[in-house]
Amino acid sequence: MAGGVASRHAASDDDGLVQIGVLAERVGLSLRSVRYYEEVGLLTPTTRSVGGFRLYGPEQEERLLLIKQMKPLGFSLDEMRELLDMLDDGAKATPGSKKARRLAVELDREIDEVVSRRHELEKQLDAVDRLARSLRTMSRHLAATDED
Amino acid sequence: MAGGVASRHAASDDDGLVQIGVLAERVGLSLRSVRYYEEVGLLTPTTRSVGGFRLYGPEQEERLLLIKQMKPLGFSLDEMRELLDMLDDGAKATPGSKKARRLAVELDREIDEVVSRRHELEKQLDAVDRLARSLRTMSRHLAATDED
DNA sequence: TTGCTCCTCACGTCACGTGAGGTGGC
DNA sequence: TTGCTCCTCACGTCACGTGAGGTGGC
Repeated sequence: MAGGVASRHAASDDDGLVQIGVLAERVGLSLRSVRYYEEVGLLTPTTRSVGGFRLYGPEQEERLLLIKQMKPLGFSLDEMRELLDMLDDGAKATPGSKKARRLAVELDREIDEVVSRRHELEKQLDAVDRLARSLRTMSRHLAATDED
Repeated sequence: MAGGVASRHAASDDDGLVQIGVLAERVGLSLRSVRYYEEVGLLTPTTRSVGGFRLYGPEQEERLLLIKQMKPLGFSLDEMRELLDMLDDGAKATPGSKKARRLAVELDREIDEVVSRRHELEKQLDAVDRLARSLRTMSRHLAATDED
């Protein structure tokens, strides 16, 4: 092991921990969003540096990525927290145990919700396609120079 | 023509005008949203009844539908107003005229924006699918009763 | 008169954006 | 010392939600 040295520009740590700037950049969210998610209990930093800087591990990055991916479905942050906490509970539970089976049932409900919202969104995308086509028609109509 | 009689429950008018409740129901938006769109100059009622009730014609319903369909793309109401007003201008302009050709150029830029946001959304939908699959895997793993 | 839909304030909420002023390590 | 990234308030914004109190036509 390389020991607890290094960290160029204090951007990343030997432990694989990263500052909020790196995390936000990687996932594609604003610093404000990440901090806000902490405010509402959706994403807690793994730890803090001596100077008070938030430091995040890979599990937090994974969690943040899930959050970002769920955004287009229009879940509230509270609903996302519910689902993500459920997943964390699931990771700790023994498969087949009573607790795990109860979790699976709840999880199935969440999955149904995800799928149904996904289908809604897909229908809306189809509507967007029709819109784009009619916009193109309109544009060609307007630009018509009578030379064809 | 049947003359200016009727209107059961004052819900619709002979002119094809409808009250806000009917409009909102048809398009699938809240009364508050429709009123808010008027506040920001995005959708003006065709007229008002004697009692002050908002009345909307088919063109307004069409416009509201476009607004609803653009929502998943994440345009701000101001950006939508820009596009919709552009379409209205286009409907009034003579095809091939200088004004119409300028409009067509602007419209093409808007179309590019719509298409690029649409593709972004599609990529996010793919991510959602992967998410749903891993949720299902997790659920089956938890529910495993060792009996298969 | 009752019931329904509508009306206008106006304050609340959610998910952040945006400075303001300050700290901390190369 | 300069430059960069980070910090904590705290107020602003966007797109509505949600009553509060009142009106209007079958």
